[in-house]
Amino acid sequence: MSSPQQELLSWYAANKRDLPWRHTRDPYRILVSEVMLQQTQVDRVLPFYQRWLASFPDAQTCAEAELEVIHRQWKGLGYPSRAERLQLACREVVQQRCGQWPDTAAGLQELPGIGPYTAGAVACFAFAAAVPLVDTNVARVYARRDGLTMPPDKKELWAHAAAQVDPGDPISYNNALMELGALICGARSADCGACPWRERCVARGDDQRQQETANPLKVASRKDSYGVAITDRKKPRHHVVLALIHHDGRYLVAKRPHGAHVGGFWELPGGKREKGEDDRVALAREVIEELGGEILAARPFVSWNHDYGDRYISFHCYRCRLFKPEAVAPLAADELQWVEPAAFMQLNFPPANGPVQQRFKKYHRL
DNA sequence: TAGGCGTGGTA
DNA sequence: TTACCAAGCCT
Repeated sequence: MSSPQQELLSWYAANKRDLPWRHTRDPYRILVSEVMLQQTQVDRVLPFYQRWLASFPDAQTCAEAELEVIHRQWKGLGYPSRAERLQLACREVVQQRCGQWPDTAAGLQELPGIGPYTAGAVACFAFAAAVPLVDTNVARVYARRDGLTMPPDKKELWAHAAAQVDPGDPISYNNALMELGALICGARSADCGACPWRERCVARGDDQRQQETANPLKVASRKDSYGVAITDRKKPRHHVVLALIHHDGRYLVAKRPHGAHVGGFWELPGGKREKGEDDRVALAREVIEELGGEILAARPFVSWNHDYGDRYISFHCYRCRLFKPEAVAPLAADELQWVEPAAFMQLNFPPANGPVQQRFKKYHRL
């Protein structure tokens, strides 16, 4: 079993587009491409990029150009203020820094027009820094693959990305992530069959989840009855994993202890993911704690978010097989039962768990 | 921090 | 057609 990073890099090696800014390490040329690519698709940028470099081959040429010439070269690409800020950044480097570009994301972000994404991109693509990049593509890919809680917290998203970067080849890894988002895992449609991460993706084949995660960086804010935005960024967010365990065509369900929250309802084994765990580690731990069992295999089944009002819960249900299914014990429940699919659909689950049965119905064509 | 900033392509 | 989307940043 290869690592997720290896899977992505192999796919990238075989499918990447041949783009001019991938053949240079010149920070000026990288920056020009990154600024042009802000909110602008690759195909539109290509002719402008070549013309720009023909007119302004280096930072000094750009810094010394008349503003009118700058605007003329940018005309038609959109967001002309980008061109002005690009020139300001070049001027600062040429005039204040003797032509030396900062080589860290933090240093680059001090320059005009360079925000967190662009700073990371130049640090990585020009200076091979193993830093995370989060653009619209990366946010979407991780939101889908890893079932991130929506709307995602920006800091958590960057931390998540930081934990994934391949330190051995950050340039290829970051390029590959964005390439995957642009070519396979699109906002409008996802070609899951062609995705190198299809086997480990939480949103694979889940239309609703794919829609919810189409653009994680631009989730419409909720408004109250007066049209005032409701800021709910501070709501606690929890991540819960559930095990849909099957054996001989039947499914394992547990009855919540009487007296507990929503006591008496049937539910799936599982619980809150703890710090430092990924979904599979959390699943394994919960199944040991609640059933005394060992998971053989777990595949993403369905994911959804539930807003309890005072907190978000992101649920992630996996279809699992156990090493010794006959040996399970109700360590945390009143009762365990193995039920046929038809009976599973009749069980009384807590309201927040509705999506499990919806997905189950579709899965078994009930 | 929500909204504004250009332009063109797609479903 | 309208609405959304496209390697974000600034105020």
